[in-house]
Amino acid sequence: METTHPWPEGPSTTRNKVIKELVEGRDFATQLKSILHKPLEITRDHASPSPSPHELVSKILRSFTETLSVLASSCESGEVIHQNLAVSHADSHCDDPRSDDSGESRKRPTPKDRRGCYKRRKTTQTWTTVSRTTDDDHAWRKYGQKEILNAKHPRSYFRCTRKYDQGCRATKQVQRMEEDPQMYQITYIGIHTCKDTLKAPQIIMEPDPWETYIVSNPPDTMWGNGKQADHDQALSSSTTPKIKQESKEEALSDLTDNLSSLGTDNNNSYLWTDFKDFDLVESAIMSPKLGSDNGDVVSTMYSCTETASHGLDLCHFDGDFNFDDI
DNA sequence: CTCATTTGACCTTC
DNA sequence: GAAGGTCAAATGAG
Repeated sequence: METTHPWPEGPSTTRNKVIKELVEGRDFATQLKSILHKPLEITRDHASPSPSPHELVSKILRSFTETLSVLASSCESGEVIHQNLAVSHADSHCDDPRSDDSGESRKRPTPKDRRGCYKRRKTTQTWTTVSRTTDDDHAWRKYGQKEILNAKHPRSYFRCTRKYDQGCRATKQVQRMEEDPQMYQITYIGIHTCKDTLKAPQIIMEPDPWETYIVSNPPDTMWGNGKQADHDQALSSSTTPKIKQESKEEALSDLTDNLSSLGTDNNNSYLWTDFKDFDLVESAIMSPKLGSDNGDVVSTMYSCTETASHGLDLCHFDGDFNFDDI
């Protein structure tokens, strides 16, 4: 991983804020870790001033969210965050077909008119998860389904429902796995730029089992409501707001990338030490044994790939994931 | 009536 | 030309 300079011209406040948020997140994660190591004490000791796991998770998520916001705004303001975050060249005037539909009939334009109106987003970041549920924290709208060569099951195509009102470009592809038809391979393409993602911390406080959502959801997006959905229905109906992982996932990817270049001192190395531990804890939590009482346990294997030519090769978010490996 | 899904056609990429 | 990705009219559900 090469180290470029994500903060081109000394936006030190941005940098500091990102660092601050991450350090906070780390502290909360550390607290959470200690709580997880002795959960009984927590449940017993109600007078304890230490925050509950839910609170900690919320804080951690807030920290990430803040960081993401800063990074996103940095991007928009012209700063380049090294990775090609959705710098899709498909972003053109044709992107919103309804915006220029000035009262004219919605008939299909002639083929010539539509030429070049969409492109495969080769340069957007993609990552894949394997899950029993297609749920996540965003509302998706299915826009297509396609039989895939050598695949037993068709692939479903979803876009963010905010595509038109907020210009969110996130899409995902869902394909049932051949080996295990109960599992879905979900490929996320592009970042959610809609606001939905960031309201999540309010949802997380729902009184649902801690285990449930940590098992059902990616480790970095524990703000889902843990709601289980019928799998087939999940494929055919994508209307319910679901657990989200995109931005977080990317954030981690981005941040790990960027953090390596954030400082020239050694301070950053410790930054991830606890995250590695946290990852271990979480992979333990995510083990099917612990969540086996939940019929919809998700064994999740993450991988994020960048399809751009200069991309990250591959980073796995399974139990063996190690930030130092990046 | 509004919004989501279905599905065949169209488009891009390889 | 084949395969995969997207569009949008038709249709259905709430």
